[in-house]
Amino acid sequence: MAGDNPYLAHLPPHQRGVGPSNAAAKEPLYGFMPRKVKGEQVRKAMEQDINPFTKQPLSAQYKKILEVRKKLPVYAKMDEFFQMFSENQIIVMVGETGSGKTTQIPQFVAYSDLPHTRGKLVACTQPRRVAAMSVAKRVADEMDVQLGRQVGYSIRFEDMTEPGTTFLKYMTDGMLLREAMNDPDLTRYSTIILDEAHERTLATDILMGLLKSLAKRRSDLKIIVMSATLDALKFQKYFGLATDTAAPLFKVPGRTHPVEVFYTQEPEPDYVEAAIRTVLMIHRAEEPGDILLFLTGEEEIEDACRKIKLEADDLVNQDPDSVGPLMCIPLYSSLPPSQQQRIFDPPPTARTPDGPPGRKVVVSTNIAETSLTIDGIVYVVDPGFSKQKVYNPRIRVESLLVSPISKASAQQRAGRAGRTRPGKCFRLYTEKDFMSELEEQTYPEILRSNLSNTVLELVKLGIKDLVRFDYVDAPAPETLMRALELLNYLAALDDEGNLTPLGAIMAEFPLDPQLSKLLIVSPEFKCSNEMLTITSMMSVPNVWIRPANQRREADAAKQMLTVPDGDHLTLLNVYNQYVLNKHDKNWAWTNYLSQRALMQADNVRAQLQRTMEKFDVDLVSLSDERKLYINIRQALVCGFFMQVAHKEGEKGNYLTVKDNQVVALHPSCGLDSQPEWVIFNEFVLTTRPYIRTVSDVKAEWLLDYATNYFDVASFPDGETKRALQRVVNKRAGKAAARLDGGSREGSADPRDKKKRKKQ
DNA sequence: GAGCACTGC
Repeated sequence: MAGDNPYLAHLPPHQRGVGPSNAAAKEPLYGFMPRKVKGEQVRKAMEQDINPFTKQPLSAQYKKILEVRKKLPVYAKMDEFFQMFSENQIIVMVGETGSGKTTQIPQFVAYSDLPHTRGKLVACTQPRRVAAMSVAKRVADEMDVQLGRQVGYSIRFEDMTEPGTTFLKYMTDGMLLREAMNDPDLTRYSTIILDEAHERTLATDILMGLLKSLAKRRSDLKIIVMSATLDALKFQKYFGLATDTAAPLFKVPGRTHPVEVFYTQEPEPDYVEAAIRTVLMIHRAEEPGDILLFLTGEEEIEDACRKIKLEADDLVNQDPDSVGPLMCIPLYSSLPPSQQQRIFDPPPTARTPDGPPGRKVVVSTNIAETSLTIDGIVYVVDPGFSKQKVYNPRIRVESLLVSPISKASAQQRAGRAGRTRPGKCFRLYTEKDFMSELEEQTYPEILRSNLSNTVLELVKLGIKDLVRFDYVDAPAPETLMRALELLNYLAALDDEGNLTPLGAIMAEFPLDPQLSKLLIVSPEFKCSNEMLTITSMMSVPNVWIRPANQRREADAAKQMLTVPDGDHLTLLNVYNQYVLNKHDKNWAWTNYLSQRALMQADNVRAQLQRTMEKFDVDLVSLSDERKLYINIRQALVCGFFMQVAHKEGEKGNYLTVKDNQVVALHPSCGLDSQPEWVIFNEFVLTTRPYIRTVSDVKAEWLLDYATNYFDVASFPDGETKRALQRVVNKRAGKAAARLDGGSREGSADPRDKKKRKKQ
C-alpha cells in the first residue's frame, strides 16, 4: 500500500493515491524503497511518460536521449550496480573512457536514494570547473529538467543550484572541501561520488580521507569513488571498512577504438627533434587523420610549430603530388581562448581537387591530456615528458621540472588517438623504458606540494593529529612540519598546534595563509583596500604579456606602470589604472596586459571583499600616497617575513634569510636599485634560482612586525645575522642615547637617507 | 636578461 512507503508520505493525499493500481498510475516511483531499488524498476520508471522527479510529462527529446543512454556500457550493468549499491556503504568503481559513468551513475544513485523526498542531495565532484558545468548541463537534459533546478552545479564564482529543489549536484572537489570546513559531517548529502579519483588532486585526496572517517560516523552516507584506471585496488583497500577487507569493485568496460602503439628501437637523445621528425614521417606516409603532439611548455611548443611548418612547406614544394598541406596549431593554457579555439578548425583542404589531403597537427602541453578533447585525432606522438610541480620542503620551494610521465599518463595520451576511429600512438622511447622506467601512476599532488594551505584547512576541519591522518598517500613529515611552522609563525596556530581565532578567519579565505594574513592585518596599516587588490593580483596568472616579436614594446609599456619601490606596488598600480580606464580591453591590449587575468583579478577581489566584510575586516585607505606605499610594504612583512632575502656583496646576489639560498632578482623585477633587504612572493628555479615579485623593505620593519621570526639570537651565523645585529645595536644605542638625554634622531633612519623615487 | 604544466577555493 502507498501508505507503507515512507517516501510517498511527503506527497499530498491526491498524489499518494488510494490503492496500488491507482498510485502506480499517478506516482512514477511507486514501490521504490530507498536504497532497495532494483534495475528493473528503474528501467520501467525511465520508460514512463511522466518525469518521476518533477511529475511533468516527459519530452520527445528525453526519449531520444534515453535511446542513446541505453547504449552506454554502464547502462547494461544497471542491475549489478543497484545490487552493489544497496548492499554496501562504499563502492569503488572503474569505468574507462566512454563507459558513461560520469553522467549515468549519479542518476542511478538518485533513483535509489530518492534524495528529493527527504531534502538531501547527491553530489558528484569533478577536478575541473568546465567538467562540472558541462556534465551538469548534459544530465539536466537527460533528466528532462532545467539546469539549476533539480540538477545543478556549484563551482567557485557560480552557484547554479536551487536550495530545496536541487537534488543532484555536480561540483568541483575544492568546493566540496570548502563546504566540509563549515559542515564536517556534510549532512546535506545522502551520497557523495568522487569522480576522476585517479587524478589524485589535492582536494580529492583530502576528501577521500575525510569521507573515510565520516563513513564511520554517518552510517547513512554512501560513497562512490570513481576512477578511470586499473589502480582501483589501492582505493578498494583504502576504503575497506574493516581490517583486511576491501571495498567492492564495480567495473564497467569503456567504449573506445583500438590504438596501436609503436616504440622507438633506441632511446632518442633529443625528444623535440625526434618529435618533429615523427610528425613529418606520419604526414608523408600515413593515412589521413590529424596528429596530436605532446610537448612540455609554451616556448618548446612555439619553437616546434615554427620548425614543423618550415619543414612541411619544404616537403610540399619538393613533392606536391604526394604531400598535402600541413597546418600546425599550438595549444597551452596561457593562450587566449580565441587562439585555443583554433584546435577545432578543420584541417586544410587539398590544394587541387584530386591532390593529397591536408592534415592538422596540434602541438600541446598536458592540457590536451585531460582538460581539452580534440575530435578527429588519429595519431598521437608522445615523447614521454611533461612539466610537473615538485616541492622541496627543505628549502620550501615549489618548482616546475620537466619529468618523465607515468604509464597511466602515457595510456591516457595514447587513448586520445582512438576517440573517433582506430588510431596509432608513436612513443619516442623504448618499450623496455616504458616497462621498467616509468612510474605506474603520476605522483599524487599531495606529495608534490607545499601544504601550508591544506594543513590550515585540515586543522579547521578539526583534524587534531595531522601526521596520523589517514591519507591515501601520506606526505613527507617534513612537508607537514614546514606547514605547521609557517602557520605557527603566522599565529594561525598556537604552540600546541591549535587553531587560533585569527587562523579560523584565515582559513575562510581561498588563499595561501601568507596572503590571508596580509588581508587581516592590513587595516592596522590603513591599507586594506590596497592589500585586497595586491592579494587578488597575486592569485591570478601573470598579467604581463610579452610576445616574442614585441618584447621591447612590451617592456616599455611595463616600465610606464612600474613603481620602483616594489613589484607589489606595481601590481596595485596596474589594477588601479585598469579600473581608472574603465576595464577597457583596448587599454589592456595597448599596455601589453592580459585582459583575461585582469578580469579574473576583479572577480577574485570581489569574492575576497565579501569574505572580509563577513568577518568585519575593515576596508580602509590612506590618502597620503607616500605614507600609504610605506604602510603597504610594512604590512607585506606581516605575511611574508619568511620570504626575505638580504643582499650579499655588489654582484646582485641575495641570500634568503635562514635558508641561505643564493638567489638573484628575477629579470622581470621592477626595482630600480638593489635594496639591502627585500621581500619576495616566489622563488623560481629556472636557469638559476630567482626571486620574483619583489619589494624593498627595511630591517627595522622586520624586527618590528616579525619579531619572533627575526630573533637575532636564533639566526645562523653569517652576513645576514651580522647585518641584523648592526640594526639591533644601532637601535639599542639610540635608545640609550635617548635615555641619556641626547637625541640623534632622524639621521639613524635609513628611510631619510635614501632618495625618494616616485614615478 | 627570463618564461605560466595543469587545476582548485
